[in-house]
Amino acid sequence: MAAQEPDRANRSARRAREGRPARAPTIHDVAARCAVAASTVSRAFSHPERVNAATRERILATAAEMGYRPHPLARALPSGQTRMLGLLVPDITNPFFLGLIRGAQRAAAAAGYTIVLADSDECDETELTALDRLTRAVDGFVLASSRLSDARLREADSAVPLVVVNRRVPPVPSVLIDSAPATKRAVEHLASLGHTRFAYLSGPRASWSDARRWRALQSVARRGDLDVVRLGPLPPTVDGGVAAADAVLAEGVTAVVAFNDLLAIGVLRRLRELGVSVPGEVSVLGCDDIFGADFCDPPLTTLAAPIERAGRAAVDLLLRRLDSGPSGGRHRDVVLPATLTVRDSTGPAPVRRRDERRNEPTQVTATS
Amino acid sequence: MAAQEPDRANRSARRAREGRPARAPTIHDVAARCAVAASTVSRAFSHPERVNAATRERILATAAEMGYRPHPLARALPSGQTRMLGLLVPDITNPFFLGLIRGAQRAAAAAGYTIVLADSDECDETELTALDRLTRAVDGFVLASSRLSDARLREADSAVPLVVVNRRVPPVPSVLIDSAPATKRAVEHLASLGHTRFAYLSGPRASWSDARRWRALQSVARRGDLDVVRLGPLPPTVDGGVAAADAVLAEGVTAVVAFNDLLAIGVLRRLRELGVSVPGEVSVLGCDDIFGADFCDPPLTTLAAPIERAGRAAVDLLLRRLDSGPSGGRHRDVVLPATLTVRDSTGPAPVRRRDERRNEPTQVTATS
DNA sequence: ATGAAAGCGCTAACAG
DNA sequence: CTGTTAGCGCTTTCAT
Repeated sequence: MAAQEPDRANRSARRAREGRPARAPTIHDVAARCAVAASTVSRAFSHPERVNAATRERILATAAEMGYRPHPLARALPSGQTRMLGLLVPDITNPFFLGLIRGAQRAAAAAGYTIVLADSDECDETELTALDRLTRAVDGFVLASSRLSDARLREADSAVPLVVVNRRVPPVPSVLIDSAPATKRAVEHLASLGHTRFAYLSGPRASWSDARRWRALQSVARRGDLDVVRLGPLPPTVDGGVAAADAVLAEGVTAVVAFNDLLAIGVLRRLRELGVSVPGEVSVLGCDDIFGADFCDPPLTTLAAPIERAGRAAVDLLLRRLDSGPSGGRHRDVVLPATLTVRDSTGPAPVRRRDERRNEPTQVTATS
Repeated sequence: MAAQEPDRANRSARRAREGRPARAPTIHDVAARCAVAASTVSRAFSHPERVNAATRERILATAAEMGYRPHPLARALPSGQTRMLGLLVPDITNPFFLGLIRGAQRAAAAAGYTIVLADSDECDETELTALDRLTRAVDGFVLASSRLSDARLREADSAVPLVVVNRRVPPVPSVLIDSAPATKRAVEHLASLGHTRFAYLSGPRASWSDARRWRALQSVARRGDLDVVRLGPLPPTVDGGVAAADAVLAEGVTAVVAFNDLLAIGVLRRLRELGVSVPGEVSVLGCDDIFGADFCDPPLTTLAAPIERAGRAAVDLLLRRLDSGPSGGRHRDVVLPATLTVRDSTGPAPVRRRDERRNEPTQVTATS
């Protein structure tokens, strides 16, 4: 019972018994030391302008000296503001989301917000659970490549402000990376290289981007009198690409467009194993321009997405929505265009006819 | 003022004015509906065994029906448990941390905990700020590759339970990826290929792993009568490696060991630009085996670190520490060994002497 | 400009 | 087993 406010002595005794050095100072401790009411200390931090300058300085100084820190959770309860933002991604491991996370985290930090990250494991149930568990703990969510149905998303949005990325489900505001124009250019690129028949490796069934890209691909192909086959759906991973490569070969196409770079890299890897030259025999085109796309072998031609900007935009949108009141700033989608980045994985179509290749035995030269 | 508990009507009226549909049901709403006390509802969720089975079922059912969800923050205040864990990394963008984040998140989710992610931007001040801001909001922290001083870490640890990764600062529990044995093997590997003089590209000055690796390298080199020069410190990024490549060449070494794969990949890239063959003229060795190390060109020989396991271990350690009381389970370090993974970026040392190379003009063939 | 008092939603003794 | 009563640390009317 040494130097401690008398009315707090018992508590700090309990603390001591529990093992930790000393209870962190609260608003009351500061108030006592300054001989003001707790509410004044509170104001000094939350509404500095509503407090006499002199008292404010005195309070702030003592607080600093005592090592007082506002308790964010205690603050969140009455105010209803947690200053935390939930970020849900299907797979943290996917480097695509790495850029997104980074952008989001940067934007959030800049605004004094904290990011709570959760991984839905590409599974709608897990996503729902995470959403549920976090709903009360955050001021809003950024849902990236959500696997949830439109209905569920709308429902969730009515419980807590949402921003979706790579998804369009009005009236929920969204950040879209539009790869349609770039897809068009990619097909033109392929066509100009003499490719007439190619495959599309599709991603997760519930992916909005996948559906959109496939549609773009089809419509462009039709106009250009090209042949596209769709393979999949595939898990959007390197392994998914490895597994799909043989099917690609079996289709006898001269070019593949993959749902994402991971898939494309997987294809690249398997093709090398099989001794199939890229782009000599098959051209490969990815999407996203993730970390690694520029230094894989060969460097990947891809539809570069402004991922980090998307993350930043999503958080900005959410923040704007948060402080514009419950219904303000609704449904102002931001769409960011992807751009075709040509590297070395695409090249002129081989001269021999596909029928020849189709009948060749698939020679597997297991290397690794 | 429709179907609502009478004593809550005024509140829901306020709610309505504020715009959101309806206040989320609380423990009291459920209690009223079930004609029990609020504390019983609380127990039904927190200590189910202390409640009569029948009542419990009834409560749980009504709660579910009403869409009641415990408010994590409100729950955290009296209990002092937030079920959140802070994860601080120097740079989210660095794929090394990707694996760590993933492992941590998986382990946390499995235990019903949530990960709060923060990025310190390779800066000790930012790290401290993040630590400060989050301290009250989480039950504990995992600090990965912290840039903070030992003293600061110990201090922080006394305020909130910590686990450090890639750092050793007793009595704070740590998860260490020990690359020393693998480093030894790497040098032997290099020596057996005829390399006698090589460079070490060091990472951030405050990095524990860097210091440790350098020491291991030196001691092994000394015993083998090899020459090692240390270059750096360098930012542990691809760009850092790009920038360092010329210095490596200027040193006239036949092999480079990099602090991490990012640096190594940067070196690879620059070397290709310069038309220097890897491993023909220079062998390159990375560390970590991050995403991309196996598909870059050439695939990187590296000291593979069990990153994801490290993340998992860190959270497990933290969790164990949390529920073993304030002082229990202290200082049980986990050390995970890295392993040498030989791929194609290392090969026999070139035959010509380094003096010849040293005097050649550095031919820059800017490609990209 | 400041103080007093009433919560925010939930947990945790303590009685019964 | 369940109800009552205090808070957790902070914000926010409402007075003064």
